[in-house]
Amino acid sequence: METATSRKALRKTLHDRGMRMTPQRQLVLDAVRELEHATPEQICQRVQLTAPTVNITTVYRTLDLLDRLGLVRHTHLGHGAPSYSAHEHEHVHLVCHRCGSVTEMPCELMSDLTGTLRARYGFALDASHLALSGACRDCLTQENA
Amino acid sequence: METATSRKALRKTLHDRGMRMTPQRQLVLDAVRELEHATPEQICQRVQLTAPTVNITTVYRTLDLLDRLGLVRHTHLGHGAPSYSAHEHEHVHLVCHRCGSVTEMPCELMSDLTGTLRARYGFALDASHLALSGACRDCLTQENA
DNA sequence: TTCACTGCAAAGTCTTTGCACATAT
DNA sequence: ATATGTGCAAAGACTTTGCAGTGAA
Repeated sequence: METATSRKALRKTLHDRGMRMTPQRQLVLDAVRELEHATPEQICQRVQLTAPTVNITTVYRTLDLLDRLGLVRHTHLGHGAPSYSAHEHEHVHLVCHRCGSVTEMPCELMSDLTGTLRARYGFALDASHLALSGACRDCLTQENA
Repeated sequence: METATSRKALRKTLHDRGMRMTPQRQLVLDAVRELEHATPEQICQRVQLTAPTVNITTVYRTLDLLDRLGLVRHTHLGHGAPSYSAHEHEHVHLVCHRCGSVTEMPCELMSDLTGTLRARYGFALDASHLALSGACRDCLTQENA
């Protein structure tokens, strides 16, 4: 069972650093994994389906914690709130700055660039949850119509 | 003189769309060009050195306008306020998610990726003011120490 | 003269902080 | 038992909106 595994793993990760396992932390991590690309607000609503008293403050604090533990990642896709995903879910976002649509692509397509940046700038690109902005196919078609 | 040229060009761009040339608009554009990577707050402070009564609301509205006109660009480098640069100043930002440092690199290094994205996804990458996150050389060195 | 633009104040969105209470260990 | 974690309320950072008055064309 995935949830049981995940619970034990989370507990260990926390305990190794002198932190405590709580229902809130488990619920937030579960919500991120279930939703993908969710904002703190959306994650909070999801958690509140199960535990209505969980406060959005706790969601913010927990997302921050999980991010530092490397269990989730966040990206700023556009203007508003950031988007959180589980670490396992690796991908690059193609964000259209005209219509706002978001397409996903495998991050393997970034490997050449990753190598170049490492060689020339000593910079280790994190391509696992990246946002690239530009114009999508539909908007380009419309423009030329 | 660059300023005079710029003033005429801005006036024409605005008039072509039924908009008006104002001192505020010129000052905001000048400030973006002089500062590079500036937040709305910083741009406002710069403008207020010359014209102390200019309001931050006007700065926000003007930045939005100049962005839509293609004269400036903005990027979300991290958590806080966005960073504005003049359109001529093309580059990619390498943002370190550990120490927060920002390195610039020429966007020509993105051309292979740009071609791939266009061919496979019909997506026209805008590499002119992009932010890539990862770990910088110094942080990597420190990590292995 | 006329309507786009500005300044001001107020509100809106997203996030953090302080503190007393609860609870995992 | 103890000190980490939580909920609540309040404040903070950043941005937008409404409106009356100003000024570019």
